[in-house]
Amino acid sequence: MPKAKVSETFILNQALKIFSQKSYYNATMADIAQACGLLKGSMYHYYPSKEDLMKAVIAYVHEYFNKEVFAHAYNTKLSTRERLRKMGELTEKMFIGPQEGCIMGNIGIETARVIPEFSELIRNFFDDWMNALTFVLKDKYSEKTAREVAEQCVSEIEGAVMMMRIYNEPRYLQDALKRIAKRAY
Amino acid sequence: MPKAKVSETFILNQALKIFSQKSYYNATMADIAQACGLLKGSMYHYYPSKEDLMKAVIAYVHEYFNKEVFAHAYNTKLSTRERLRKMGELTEKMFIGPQEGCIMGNIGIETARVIPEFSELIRNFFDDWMNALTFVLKDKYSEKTAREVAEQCVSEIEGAVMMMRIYNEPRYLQDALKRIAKRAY
Amino acid sequence: MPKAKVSETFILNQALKIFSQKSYYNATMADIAQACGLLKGSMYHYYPSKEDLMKAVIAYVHEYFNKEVFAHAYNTKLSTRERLRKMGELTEKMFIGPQEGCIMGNIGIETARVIPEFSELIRNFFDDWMNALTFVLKDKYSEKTAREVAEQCVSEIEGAVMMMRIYNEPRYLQDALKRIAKRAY
Amino acid sequence: MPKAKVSETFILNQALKIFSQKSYYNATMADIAQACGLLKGSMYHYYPSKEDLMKAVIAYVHEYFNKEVFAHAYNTKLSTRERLRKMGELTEKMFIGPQEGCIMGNIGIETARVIPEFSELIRNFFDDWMNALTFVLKDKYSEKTAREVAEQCVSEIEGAVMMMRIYNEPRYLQDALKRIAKRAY
DNA sequence: TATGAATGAGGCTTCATTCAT
DNA sequence: GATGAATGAAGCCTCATTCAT
Repeated sequence: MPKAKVSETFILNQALKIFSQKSYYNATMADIAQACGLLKGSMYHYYPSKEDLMKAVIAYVHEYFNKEVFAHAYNTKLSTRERLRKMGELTEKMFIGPQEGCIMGNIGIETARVIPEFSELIRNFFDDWMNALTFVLKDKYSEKTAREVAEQCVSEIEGAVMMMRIYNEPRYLQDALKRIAKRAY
Repeated sequence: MPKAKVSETFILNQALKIFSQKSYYNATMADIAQACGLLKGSMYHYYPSKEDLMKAVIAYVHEYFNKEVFAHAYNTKLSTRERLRKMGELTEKMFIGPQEGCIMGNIGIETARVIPEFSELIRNFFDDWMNALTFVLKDKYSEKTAREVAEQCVSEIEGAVMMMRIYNEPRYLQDALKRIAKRAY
Repeated sequence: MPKAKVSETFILNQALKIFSQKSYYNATMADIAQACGLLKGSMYHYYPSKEDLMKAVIAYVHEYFNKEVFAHAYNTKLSTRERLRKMGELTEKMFIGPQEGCIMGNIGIETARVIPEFSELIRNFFDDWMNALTFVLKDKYSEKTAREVAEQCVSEIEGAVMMMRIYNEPRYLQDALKRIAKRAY
Repeated sequence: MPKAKVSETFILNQALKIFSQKSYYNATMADIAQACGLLKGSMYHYYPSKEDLMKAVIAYVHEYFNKEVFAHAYNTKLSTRERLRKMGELTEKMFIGPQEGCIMGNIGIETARVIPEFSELIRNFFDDWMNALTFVLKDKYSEKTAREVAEQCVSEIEGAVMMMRIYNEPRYLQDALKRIAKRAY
């Protein structure tokens, strides 16, 4: 039995890239397989369907954000400002990288009325994001206001990422993050 | 000549609805035809291809916003506040109606790296929107600041519309518009 | 009731041109209608179907050759040589003109195994052609040989017309006609 | 990997047969697939499009003639007469077999004004044929005359094959080949 | 596990034909 | 007779998925 040619993480990263570039429906299993150096049929040894692969990508990205981005919100050893700065910095890095935008927003919009299972996973992601921001902002605002500001932050970032994608100009996200940083203190 | 079963405007509205619900790639010509009470093949009397139909929908929505929403920005008979209020109100109506979100953002994200012709048309839409807002905001801010605030407004609205779509809660857009209204004076 | 926009002969000539250029299956009723300055649907006032139109074109061309080309074979007022010369000259003119080759050969080959009705009509055309040539050549040869030479002439001309079409060089037909002229005396 | 249900050569032969019977535009991928015992979609594992399949068939036939028919022209161990006899015999066999005529001539005529890429490939075939005949005939004629006679031979054979197809009588080709054999010495 | 042949459903598009005006 | 909207069948092609090797 031949060994796995590629790691699961590698596949998830490649799939993330392709889904980000081409959207869900327009990306084919062959596209993703090719990006992995595999043939179409081989994908099915890793994931039983395109939908499952997409879910795995969503879970992978979600987990990554949880560990690498949102976790900073709960690191009470750092100052409020420092925590927000860190999260903003990492958010920028994530959304300007190979993901070319925010896959959660992209897939969320594309499949909102079509694949409810995706929507639920994606809502969980945004919930975690908003919870993390709310947690930090509670240092500064009332619980209620903190939540409102958190929602505003996420909306504004997602809108800016959209603009960034449509105009092909990272400036939109960078400006939004600067505004948020200013506003947050 | 037999009376047309449908008007061009009717087709554009139905196509808008279907594209909004299902996204571009997942919407089929048969879906749209059915929504129009026609057969698949009959669509091709009106538009020579799915891509052309999408472009016509984009143009239709753009024109509609120009006339019905953005135009208010230039109505100097009204006060700054009144003009912004009007635009916000109409924006809400547009994005909560049958469009179920903002088709410009949705299609823009989905096809950004795939169909550059769409992207260009969509950028033109956002340019007009931001220009209109900038024009109004110049009453209050410097030219430069006005433009920055306009970009922020559009980002925030688009982000909120995205959240609204993903969470299926109009509240996100309504909140964003309230924030913007407050901030703008 | 509006008058006919175009004459039947005009339609037949345009159809001949389009079928010659595009072949039978690849030519559409819309192509032919357009060449006539009509719309697709209007063709059906003249001919009940594409097949009937093709048959009418075949009959039209056949009749034309009968009257204008083959008839010379039976004009015993002229010398054998003169009759053959005349036929060759007219054949060249017909096949190099707007017909762009020999529609009988073209359609005959294309539909041989598919639309037997065409084949029959086309065989009638070639029969008339070979009969005419045989009639002339009987002045010089025995009945049997005359027929053989006639068959050879027609084969060679049709083959040359084919080469002319494929190489886009009238030379092939011209050379064949010269060879035949020489051989025939 | 599962054993292929069909070999590439088998597909080419079946496609040759179907294209020969039905012509290019009237033959469907489903027809060819069925002749191969495959489903329509499976054809696309072998050839990316109908046009590409047609090109492959043309190349296949060309190569076959090069190796099996034209090559005899250059076998100087045989006499002129013997070489011509061999070529004639094989030509007859090829054109009366499953090909049901000469696909090069058939497709050449049908697509001459529509798919220039085919025309070029087909011209290459006829060039090779005429070159081979010219090479043999140089034993007997001047270079110039040899080429003329070669062109005549090819025209006559193609015309006879056309007649054979239209009349459904192999006699036309057989007669032409006899005439050519006689004339060539 | 990797492959790649095969499937079958379905998508976009074309087109001969019909028919109401 | 002319139009052009509408039909519906069919054609090319794509693609998620299966499966034998």
